[in-house]
Amino acid sequence: MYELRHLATLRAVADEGSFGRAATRLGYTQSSVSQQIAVLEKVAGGALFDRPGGPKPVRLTPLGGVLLEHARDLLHRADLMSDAIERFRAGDGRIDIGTFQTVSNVILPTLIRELRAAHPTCDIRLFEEETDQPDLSELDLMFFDSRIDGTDHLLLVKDPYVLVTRAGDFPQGPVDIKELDGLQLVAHPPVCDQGRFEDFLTGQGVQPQIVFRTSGNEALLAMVRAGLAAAVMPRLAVQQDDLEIHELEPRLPPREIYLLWHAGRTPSPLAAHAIEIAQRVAADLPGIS
Amino acid sequence: MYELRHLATLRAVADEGSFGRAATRLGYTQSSVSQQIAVLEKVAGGALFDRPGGPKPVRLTPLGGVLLEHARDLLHRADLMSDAIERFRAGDGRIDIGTFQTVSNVILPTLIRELRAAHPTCDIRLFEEETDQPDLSELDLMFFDSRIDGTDHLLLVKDPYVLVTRAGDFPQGPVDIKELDGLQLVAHPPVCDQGRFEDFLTGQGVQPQIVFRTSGNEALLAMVRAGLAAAVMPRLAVQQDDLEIHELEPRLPPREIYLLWHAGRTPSPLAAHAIEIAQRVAADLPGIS
DNA sequence: TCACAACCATCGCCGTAGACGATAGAGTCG
DNA sequence: CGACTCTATCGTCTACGGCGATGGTTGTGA
Repeated sequence: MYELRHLATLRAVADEGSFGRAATRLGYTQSSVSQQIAVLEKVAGGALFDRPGGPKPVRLTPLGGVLLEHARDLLHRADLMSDAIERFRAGDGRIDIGTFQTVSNVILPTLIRELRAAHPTCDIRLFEEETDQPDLSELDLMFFDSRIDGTDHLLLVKDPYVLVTRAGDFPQGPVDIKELDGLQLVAHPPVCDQGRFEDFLTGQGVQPQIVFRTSGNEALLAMVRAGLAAAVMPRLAVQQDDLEIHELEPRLPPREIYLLWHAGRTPSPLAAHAIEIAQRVAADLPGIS
Repeated sequence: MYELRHLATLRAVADEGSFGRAATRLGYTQSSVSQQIAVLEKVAGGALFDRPGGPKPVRLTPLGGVLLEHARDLLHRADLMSDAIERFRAGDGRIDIGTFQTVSNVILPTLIRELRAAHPTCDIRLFEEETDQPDLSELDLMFFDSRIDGTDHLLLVKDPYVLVTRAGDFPQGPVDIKELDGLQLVAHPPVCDQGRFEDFLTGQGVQPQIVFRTSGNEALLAMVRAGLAAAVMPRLAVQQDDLEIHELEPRLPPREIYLLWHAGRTPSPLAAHAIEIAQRVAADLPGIS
């Protein structure tokens, strides 16, 4: 089998025209170079250099020329490989992140801005699929609103459910959840934490009347603004300031936003950095914990 | 430094999902594979596989994925290299041959036909430059009409000079060289052996009158056919049968056609085969030796 | 023609990379 | 909780490969 070390020696000898000078350049002795070329010649099955003797430079045989041509290519690509590894360890490379709407609006933009600032050539791919059973086997990181078996996790924020109304439709300040009973509301589809939240309300004997469901935050808020109904949704999903936000009393279990990654899998340096950034960004979110 | 052997092991482990099975496939023991991967991980500076333990298959880390991607490419190209060497040793590859007109017409066509028949994918390049000081440093083989210092050689044919006339212009049979004195002739330019031949005539006190010179055999013969003059040229240059060929007496030193190659340089297998074929083809030339 | 210089091949010596076998440790599954 | 299936590691040993020295070959200059 050919080895890269031998091929590097072949190249050096061809470039220098001398076993001795090649040895000097590579930090070997002349006899080592001689042996390495001898090994290569055995593997290749023929002489690679003609040795005229005396001070004349050695010269590639036709066979040596063929081998060198391929060797240069291989060595070049081996260098590219080393570089790629080095860059990857420094945080370059690809990262696949699963996300959902609120995170896409609130945390991800900052995360991506910082990530790209730190690693300008990295390749970030986002996957947004709203489902109860997300598949993170192909993802480096995933934002999700609950933990999943077989994952390590980081709790980023606790995001309380709030009632969103047009200004004046409700008295300012907290709202008792009993008032939600029978109330017309718009809300997210009952998947993920929204489902748990509504189950909890039901458990409390509170049964709102959901007149419209969509996973689009913007659409929900537009409905509120249009006077269709009030909305119950996590506070982070509300970035508007032309609507009133009412906390609910008594306190309900908030939606928890986790950053998940496969347990027992070594994260890429880029993913590790992303986790770190995400933690800091989430901690800086105003007023929620 | 990465070595191909290690990369091959990496690939096998990734394909098999298990150190042990990779070992079996490669003819190693499990502990060897474990060590090789450990070496690679040290060079790469991070884990290449996640080892879940138990019967679960090992799985590439992101770093391992990057390395494997490059490793597959390198290993594939190393295979191509081995194949290329193997083919070259079997006689495939490129051959550069220097030639001149007569040989191009008489010996080369057969040589090339046989060479291509034996090595269908070989790459034959011909260089025809008529000069006294040919440069064969870039050629594998060269046909030439004298020996050159620093070359090995093979004498292919001795090609006597003859007088070529229209039928009836000269009585049939040999012609004494004295008759050439003052005779109007067409001939090759006085390079290579043609120069030596004319010097020899001059030394004999014979001084023809050369009325036209060209290195084109066909043009010379056309002039003879047109009645401009007779021609003196090597017999092999005359492939026509509508003209008369007269031997010269006394016998003059014939043009010798050699096949030359650099002394002390290992020939390519293809060149070696070509030499062998050329020798046989030349020996089969009718009536000349 | 005779050192001399430049260069490669080869030999003996030696250190170590690496293959092997055995065993320990970690994880999964009934 | 044992049985099973993995990998990591340790000790042993071989052999690959580096080094220094030496000898042979070729071209050069006095």
